[in-house]
Amino acid sequence: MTVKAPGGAPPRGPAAAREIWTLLVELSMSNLRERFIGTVTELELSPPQAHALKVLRPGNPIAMRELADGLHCDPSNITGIVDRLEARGLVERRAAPGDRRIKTLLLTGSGVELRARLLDRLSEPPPAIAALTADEQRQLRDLLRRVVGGR
Amino acid sequence: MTVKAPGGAPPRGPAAAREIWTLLVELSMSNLRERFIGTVTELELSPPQAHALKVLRPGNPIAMRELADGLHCDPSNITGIVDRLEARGLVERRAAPGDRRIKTLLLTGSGVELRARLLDRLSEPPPAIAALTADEQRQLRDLLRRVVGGR
DNA sequence: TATTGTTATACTCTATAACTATA
DNA sequence: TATAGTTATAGAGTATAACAATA
Repeated sequence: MTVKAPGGAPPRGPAAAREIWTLLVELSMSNLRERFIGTVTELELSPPQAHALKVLRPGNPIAMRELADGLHCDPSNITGIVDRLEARGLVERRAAPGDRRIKTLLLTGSGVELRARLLDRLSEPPPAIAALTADEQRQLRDLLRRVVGGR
Repeated sequence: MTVKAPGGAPPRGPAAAREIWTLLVELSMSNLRERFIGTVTELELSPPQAHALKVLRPGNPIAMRELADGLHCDPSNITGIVDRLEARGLVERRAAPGDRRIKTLLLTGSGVELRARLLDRLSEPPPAIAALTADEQRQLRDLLRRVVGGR
């Protein structure tokens, strides 16, 4: 059921759309959130550190500034986040060729390894999805593709 | 494509299940996250404050301890979060009848109002969902119900 | 003894503003 | 002048440990 502000506008759109959204929010807040927090905690990463590891693809050095954009945060935060990743030997700062203001970030060997473990665990589907029949899975996949694509 | 750790186990389960999960994660990290951050920022709430407002249902006073459980965090954090909500006049601390150790939390009038605005905005489905046909929406809703229910 | 809420402490994330070294 | 990265600072969330009041 939908909560309304007293005197607020009535719900727009069909009820099914609202329930879909509510279900997606629930999923994100429970199942998905627990999985993410649990995984990064096991790997001794903070959420922004894990996010940074996802953005830093092996063999693709990027500037600090680009990482800030990827993490949707102010560049001043990146210094500390990268400091901690570098202290753990997961990332290296390198001088950029051509512009001496820029430092590029590169995953180390163990950075690449930890990133792979992280992505592998995060991409493991929960039992509730695996419990659907193959047909239902294809159906759900196609519908979600359209929702994610149609942004 | 799936990222594998060198020497790691191959992906379990059908590819569709993994893609579904990946799509749900993407949705959660982009569309859903932006909506949530944008909404709570507009209402001048922090994410935990917004979460607390969701847990504190009108007419249902709960103990600080229960709120800590609802927010999945240590009780010591609740003091500060409630301090700030109380300073804004959204919540009141009250003595609990029967056990003088316990303080119960109650939404004020403006707390109830802000909570309604928050939930109303968060439950508004994004265009990509509204763009599906009524049939597709019912299909997607039913599948998600099973995923969320089958936990 | 155990529980409720608080305080003290320490760490991380977050933004803003000022600084440096480059461009 | 403008940009990349850093530093300083302040506010908020997080956990652990210790505490007072109460059960």
